[in-house]
This record gives sequence, C-alpha cells and structure tokens, in this order.
Amino acid sequence: MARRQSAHPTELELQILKILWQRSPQPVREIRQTLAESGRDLAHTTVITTLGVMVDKKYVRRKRVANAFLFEPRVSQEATSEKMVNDLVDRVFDGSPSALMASLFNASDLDPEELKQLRRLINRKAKEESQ
Amino acid sequence: MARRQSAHPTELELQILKILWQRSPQPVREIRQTLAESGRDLAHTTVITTLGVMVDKKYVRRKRVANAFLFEPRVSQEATSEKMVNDLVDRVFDGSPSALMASLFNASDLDPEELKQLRRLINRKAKEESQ
DNA sequence: GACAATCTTCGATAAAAATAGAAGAACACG
DNA sequence: CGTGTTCTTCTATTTTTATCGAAGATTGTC
Repeated sequence: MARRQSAHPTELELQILKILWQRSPQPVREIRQTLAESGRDLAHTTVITTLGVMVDKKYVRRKRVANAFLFEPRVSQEATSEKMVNDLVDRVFDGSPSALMASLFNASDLDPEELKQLRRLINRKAKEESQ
Repeated sequence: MARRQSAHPTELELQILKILWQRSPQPVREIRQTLAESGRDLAHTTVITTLGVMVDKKYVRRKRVANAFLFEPRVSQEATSEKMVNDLVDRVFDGSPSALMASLFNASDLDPEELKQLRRLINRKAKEESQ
C-alpha cells in the first residue's frame, strides 16, 4: 500500500480555489497571472495540469468557450474551510473544538475588538442551541 | 522544481508524535503496537523508517539503549499544535483567527458545557490583554 | 491562405510520503 | 556454542503532488 489521496485541496489547489472564489469563471491565463502576482510563477501548462486534476477531484468545473476553457469552483469557500477545520480538530485536537480554540488563544494575540466579537458569537451560539 | 517538504508533521508522523507525547521514551516495538491498536497496522520496518525520517526532521530524538533505540519527542505538543493552527489561519483564513473561530462555530455543534468553557477562556484572555 | 499567437493534450520527471522486504548485527538461553 | 529472536540498515516500490516541454489544434490577422 502507499499513501492515499488527501481529503482536502492541496496547497496549490487551495491557492487556485481562492482565486476562483474571488471571481469566476476565469481562463487559465488569468489564474496563472494572479498566481504569479502572489509570488508563484508557474508555467502555463502546470496550471492547466493542476486544473485538470481539480476537475477530476470535482473541486472545479470547466466549460468550453470558443477555443479555451473557463473554470469555476464546484465547492464553496465555507464548506471547504469547515471541512479543513474539522479535519484539524480531529487530527490534532482529538475532536475537541474547544481545544483548538484554546490553542488559538495562546498562539495569537487577538485585539479587544476581536475578543468582543467572539463573545458575541458565543452568546449567539448559546442562544441558538438552547432552543 | 518539484514539491517541497511539508512544514508540518505528516499524518503518520503526527500519529507517532501523539503516542510519544503520551509517554516517552519508547522503543519501536511499542510505538508500532500502539499504532496497530489504533487501527494502523504497519510493518516494523515501516515504523523504523518513518522514525528515521522524523529524526532527520528533528521531530524526535533517539538514544541507543543496549541493542535497540528509544525515541522521544523533540517538539512539544503545544508548539506543534499552535504551528498547525497558525498555518491553517494563514492558508485558509488569510490570517484572521476570528474567521477560523466563526467557521468553527458553524461547523461543529458545541455542547453547552464547551460553550461555557469558551466564554471563560475569552474572559480570561480579555483580562490578560487589558493589563 | 500563411503565420504567429494562444490553448490544450499527453507524456515525462522529480521529490515527498508511505510502506515493506532482504540482509546483517547482536543477544538470550538451553 | 549454536540457533532462533529481535533490531537495525539499506534498498526498493508505489502513489501523490508539483512542474513542465513537445506536439497538435484553433484562431486572428495581414
């Protein structure tokens, strides 16, 4: 046996998804350009190949327009993020969301504004669940 | 260019680290056994090879005792977790911790007990930062 | 219609990750 | 003191991810 395919978008795939979440559909050329602007200067064919893989994995869909393809996401940013967070919770924190939170509190210094907002989030969630 | 090495422990490496965080140092045999008990039944040599890689990556250290090696972590659970969380924040949530939290709230239903604990965490953090 | 520009398709290569067998060193004990 | 058990070392294989070039299709333009 060898390794199995990751359940999540890989690094490059995620970068591409983010570009497409911003705006879509887009042709390869533009995706490539945006990648280059954010410091990842790949050959045109590399981007095509990766997008092909992403089509197979059903992360994106493509439609032919004239001679070229346009690509657009098939997965939402929210769903993808949640899946990745859940995975981290499972893998690193043994399924305890609050353990992740605790780690987050330690790791980052949140400004008071963010703390306030978080408290609001918690209160809302508590109310929701008590119904 | 080809792919670069992951900045984090891989799946298997993390599993092994977790075992060693529980108790260490441990010989290969026991690590292998614990892995098998949690459903990952690998050949003895596979575990050795992986541990060798982990030594190179400085995740663990080994010391010879009699004919065999004992392994122990060189990285703490806290530091590793925080690094992985920070990475997720950067990669998926563009550096916003509270965006991760919001996603977490949506993704998981926390029980009231956990919510209470989270509120406590926030209050503590708020107090800390106001000093 | 010819030619350059632009796209895609189709391998191909290379490193990382996952897994394990063959072979050799060392030890334990009847 | 053999002989089987237990370890390690070394090498090999497979899949995934990342990357790209050669070659072929299409199209716009003089």
